[in-house]
Amino acid sequence: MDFTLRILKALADKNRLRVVLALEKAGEMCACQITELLQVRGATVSRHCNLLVNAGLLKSRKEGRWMFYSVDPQVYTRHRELFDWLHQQVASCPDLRADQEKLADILAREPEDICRQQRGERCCPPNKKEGADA
Amino acid sequence: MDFTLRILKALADKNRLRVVLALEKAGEMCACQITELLQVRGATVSRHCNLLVNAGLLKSRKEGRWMFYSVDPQVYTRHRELFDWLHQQVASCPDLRADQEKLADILAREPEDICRQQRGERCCPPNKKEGADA
DNA sequence: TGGTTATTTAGCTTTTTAACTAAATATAAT
DNA sequence: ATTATATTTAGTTAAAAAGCTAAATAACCA
Repeated sequence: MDFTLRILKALADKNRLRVVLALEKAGEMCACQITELLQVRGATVSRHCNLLVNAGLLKSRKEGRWMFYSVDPQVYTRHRELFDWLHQQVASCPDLRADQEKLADILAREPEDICRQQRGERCCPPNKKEGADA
Repeated sequence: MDFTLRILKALADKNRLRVVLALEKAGEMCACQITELLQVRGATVSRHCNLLVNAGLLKSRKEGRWMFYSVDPQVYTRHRELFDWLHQQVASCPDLRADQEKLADILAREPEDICRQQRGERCCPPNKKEGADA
């Protein structure tokens, strides 16, 4: 298929769009931080991020065991109009702006801490247990 | 879901993207002309066009039995950046530009003629029969 | 009225895609 | 070396989506 379509398909998914917008704010995030934002399994995040890399939107950097993702800076020169449009849209979309707040919390924490929590509690939404660890 | 995503999903399909780009060139096309361009069943065209209308990208006009579609002019003021980007992309995409030539042929013919042919030959790609009608 | 025609709707099949779990990989720490 | 840990790959399942056929609408024609 074709480049244009690959980019459109890459962005036409709620979670992937959230990743791109979060990375624009954050600059760079490790896989576990993205996992924390989306609240899906790490494997799912990995697949999404790879798809975004293949579409040419993200680039990745490996540091030890951590994988860092960021928006490829070339994207802004090559696809400026598209991103200008995106930003306008986000500005008028409460749903996506909610992420920006959650993002601040995530960035404030150490990645290691996030991983520890993800390991220990195995995520969260349905089972809100408390008396764990020990 | 959300407006931004609805637009992205609407455009993230090859045939729907072709429709939008063709309509930009043509101004307005009837369903049977779009059917001719895409070489899929009329029912499929109908579904695609409706999806594009629901995403706010197209508007439709009924004239007798014919259904005409066109790009909603408001789109250009509301989503100018997105379309600017699209046009840049198309310029460097031979695959999509091929359509523009086919489009010229289609626009040169009477819609009634196109319908007659679609009725008579029931499309074409696999079975290249000739000695039909009688 | 009855027939023809352009489009749409309904129902089905196939393909694609997003998510999960479990196993594999790669790196770090002991 | 062995163990632990962050991410990825493989394989499965379930839901979404694209296409088709056939039947239903809606509009025109005779």
